[in-house]
Formats: sequence, C-alpha cells, structure tokens
Amino acid sequence: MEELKKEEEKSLNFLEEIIEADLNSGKHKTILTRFPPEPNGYLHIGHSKSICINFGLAKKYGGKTNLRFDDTNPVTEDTEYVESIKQDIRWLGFEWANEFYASDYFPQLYEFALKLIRQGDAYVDDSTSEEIAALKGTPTEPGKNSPYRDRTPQENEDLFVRMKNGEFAEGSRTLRAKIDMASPNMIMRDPLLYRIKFAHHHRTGDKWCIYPMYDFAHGQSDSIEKITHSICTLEFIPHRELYDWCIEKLGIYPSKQYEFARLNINYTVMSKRKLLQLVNEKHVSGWDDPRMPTISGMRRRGYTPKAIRDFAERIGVARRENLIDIGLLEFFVREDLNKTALRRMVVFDPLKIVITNYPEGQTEQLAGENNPEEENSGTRNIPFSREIYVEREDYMENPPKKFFRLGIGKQVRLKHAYIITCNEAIKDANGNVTELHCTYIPESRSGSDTSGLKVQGTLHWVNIADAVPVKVLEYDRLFKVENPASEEGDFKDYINENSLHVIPTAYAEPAIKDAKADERFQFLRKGYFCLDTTSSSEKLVFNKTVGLKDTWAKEQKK
RNA sequence: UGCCUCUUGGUCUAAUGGCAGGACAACUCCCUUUGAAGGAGUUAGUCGUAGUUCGAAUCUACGAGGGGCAACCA
Repeated sequence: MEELKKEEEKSLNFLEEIIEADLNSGKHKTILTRFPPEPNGYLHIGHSKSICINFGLAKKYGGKTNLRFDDTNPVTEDTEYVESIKQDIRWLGFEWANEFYASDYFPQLYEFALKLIRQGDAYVDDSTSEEIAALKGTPTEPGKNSPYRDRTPQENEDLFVRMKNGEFAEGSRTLRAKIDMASPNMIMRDPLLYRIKFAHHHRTGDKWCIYPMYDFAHGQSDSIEKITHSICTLEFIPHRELYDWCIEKLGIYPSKQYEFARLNINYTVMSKRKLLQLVNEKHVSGWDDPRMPTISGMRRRGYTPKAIRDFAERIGVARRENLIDIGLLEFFVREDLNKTALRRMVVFDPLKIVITNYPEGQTEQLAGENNPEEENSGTRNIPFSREIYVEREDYMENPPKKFFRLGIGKQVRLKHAYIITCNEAIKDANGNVTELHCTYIPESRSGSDTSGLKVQGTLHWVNIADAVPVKVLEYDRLFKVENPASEEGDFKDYINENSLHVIPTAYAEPAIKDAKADERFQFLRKGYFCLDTTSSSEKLVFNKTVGLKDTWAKEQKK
C-alpha cells in the first residue's frame, strides 16, 4: 500500500519532469509561469486546462503565476473580455501574482526592434501583403528575398521611426526579421515583427500606430517578466525557433517555451473564433449560454470549479492529440454535486394520484433529509395529503417484468412518505389516464415503518395543494457529431437544433421557494439543477446541470 | 511530395531497458426508502517490420497513419 502510493507520487507529467530537473540542477531556484489570454473572447474549458496547468505547476513547486493579457491586436480586443477573463480565473479558484499587459511593454518592445535594426537583424519592407505572401514560398519550395531586404540599418531605422510617427499608411510597410527565406520552417522566413494600424487600443488608446506581432511580443514579454517556463499549445512548436532567435539576438533573459496538446472535447467546438460565430449568429443566447463550453456557460449551467479542476487533473498533460469524452467531465460534475447538492422533489410531467383511504382535508408534514451524503445538512418539511402528483412515466398500463413502478395492483414507496398500492386508473373519453386511485399503508410511514413490506420502487412526488410551478431548462449536446471541426463543410451544419428543451411548468415541493442563486440541487431521480440567471421570485427558472446516471434508461434500450 | 510533431484497451493517461497499471465508459453481481450514491468483479491495449539487448511500450532504422506549418491573428 505504502509502495503503491509512492509509485503514484513518482508519476510525473513531462512538464513536471522538466521543472524538477531544472530545480534539481539549480538552473532555477523557483519557477514563474504565466497565463497569457488574448482579450478577444471569453475563456472556454480548453483555457481552463491551461489555467490549471500554469497555476497548478506554480503552486505545486512553490512558484508564482502572472496573468498577462496578450493585447497586441487592437482591432479584436476589448476591456469587456479582460473583465470576464479575470472573473473566470478567480472563479476557478486561482489568483495571479501580477496582472500585466503586453501593451505595457510597447515602449520596451519598440527599443528591442531598434536594436535588431541597428544590428542588421531586421528591415522595413514596403511590399504589400500579397507580395510578401508570393515571396514566402510554400512548405515544399523556398521563398525569395524581398527587394527591400538589403536596406542599410540607417535607412531602416529612419523608416521604422517614421512608421511609429504615423507618416505611412496602414499596411504600406512592415518591419521584418532578417533571417532566412529558405528556412524549412516557414515561420523563420523573415517573419513580420511590426505592422502599422491606426486602431484604438483598449489600453494605450491612440498612442501607437505600430503594433508588434505575436512573435515579437510574446517571448519578449516572457523574458521581461523572467518567466521560467512558458507553456503553450502544440501549434506554437514552429514558433519556438523564432522565440529563441529573438531572445538570443536581443541578449535578454532566456525564458523557455514548452508545448502541450490542447484539450478537445467531443460534441462541441473549442475555438474562440467558432464560439464567437455561434454567439453572433444567435445559435446560442450568448457567451454564457449554458450549452457553451465557455467557463461562464458552464458556471451558469451549474458546473463547479472543483469539478473542472478535478477534470483537468485527470485528463493529464501530454503531447498527443486528444478528444476527450464529455462524459468524463460530467462524471466529475456529478461526483462533486452528489456530495453538496440539496435534495428536492420536482415532478416534470404530472399524473394525479388520489389516495382514497387518506382522510380528506388532512395534511401532514414529513421530514426529508437535505442531503443523505452530508450528516449535518438538516431536513426540510414536505407536506403530504390525499392528492399528489407523480411522474406520468412512472405508471404503465402493461408494465414489463422489471418495471419497479406503478401499475394496477403494484406497490411502490413514495419517498419520505408511505407505501401505496395502485388500484385503479381513471381514463378520459380518449382512453388517456387522467388519474390514479391508490391506497396507502398507514404503518409504512418513512422512519417508523412497521408494515414489514418490501417494495422495489421508490418514487418522487409532490403534494398538489402546495406544489410550486417552476420552469426547467434541459440541455443536450450542441452538436450532432463528435468532432464538428473536423467534419466536411461548415461546422455549423452539424448543430443539434434540439439542444434546448423547455419545460414551462414543472411542480416542485414548497421548500424550493427558498432556493438561492449559489445553491445546487438534486431533483430526486432527475438530475442536478441550479437557478438560472433569468430566474425571479415570481417564476423560478432552473437549469439542468447534468442528469443522474440512469440504469433503467439503459436497460430499456436493450 | 519539404519541415516539425505525435502513435499504449472504446476514451484519456502511467511505465524512464526489467511483472503493461489507473480513471472514465461498457458488462455482471451485491446493496438500496433516489433504478442515484456505494461495494465486488469482468471484458479490453503497446501502429507495422527489422535490428540492438539476457530482456524493448521504452533505444535504432525503415515504413504506415494522425496533427501542424505558406494571417500585416494569437
């Protein structure tokens, strides 16, 4: 046992191995990571993997993590996104050491550019974007030098200063690194460092009309902050050569970049561009639509930070492409909610039961535990009387063998109440069952059952007289295929148009009236629910977070 | 017909030249006043070929397959 535990502790992911090696060799005394979102959209579950890795690693090894907004493209970025990103990170349970912005470094980055120019490592190119693309070559053919490549450092500096001063039109000139147009790595074929944009920046306003590209901002920002381990996703592997090139030419602190495989989850999409499309084209109600894989969407739906953190921990960190089953995330949501959610009974599709031997006009208060998993969670009162609702699907006229619910002559327990016997089904002119007549066993009351009866089924129910009508929103996967991004054609062709199911009126036990926005509920035999942001005291609205595991539904499919 | 990168049960992920293990899923059984939760168990894997080695998931070579790279995006 002891050995087994040791064995588990020894198992490190590749980033932990690198960090432990760096710490053991004395390369670093402590580590500093960073989470570098671009404020051009809301964070999604993929980002939460990155957040858990960056903050988690720092926490594990006694280091720190900076939050740095990668705000080098004023056209797409906005302060609204900055605020949502900060809220989401805190909600996940992490706190950053410093809040920085790449735009804080614009003056320094500008000096870095001048240094490269003076060293002969960068030049101003007057080519149009089409001309640059044409000379770039292809993955299998080398590119060709730009006709402006051999300008003198003096000429380049003069031109670059004038670019900064706004003397040239947007798009008319760029600053490029002078590396190698024949490099097998396309990124190294004289990459663009700066472009002219007369756009308003969310922080620097109109101060700058040149903006650094990602490759000339990110690594240097890491270096300025003395980030020890700069962790990013696989698509930046080819950029690492340029990352190192810039640091070397500039002679600045050598931050190191390491790459891991981004998170993919089936039946959804995981790119801000695609999520933005879903929002803009009204396929969803917004970034925080409960069907969205955004952190704000999952929060609204009722997912918990712990569930997401446990999920991130369990999926691990590696360099293999992956497509994780959404069921795994749901497992962690259930696991957390099972321990914390308050139990309530709610009937979605009511069928009236008259308990014919229960005195008319009598009501008794039964006690129901708030959470059987939590000793000190207390109880709530549940009224019981002659007329109640049960779930329509819990009655069958011709039940199959293993149907442990209601049918003529069958007995079931009403949760927290009595065992009843179903005697008669009342039908309307069309043959639809309108109500059931049952009798109860007085000595079978929950907690003081002396009937000696054993029943196989237990049903949830509500007392009709004080049932509270509530609205319930149920969600299904947003897409009909496992990996919409990899399908032929537009990913939007695969949207599941039945992903939202509205139950305008469900009937809840009276205790539901005390529901608070931050509380999580388990509606017995239904699933986990929480109040939606659109809920009001006049009309309670619940989101279904995730259903309970349903062995019966599985049995029926066979 | 370039360069980079990856390949372990259905899905993720361990193994660091020495017994292929865990989680989810699936299945069976037990338990049950939630067909939930819980408990016990079962099924199932190293992309291929050759080599190195006493011994290869791990090292080497070749091959196959997946992903990425030609935005004044990050």
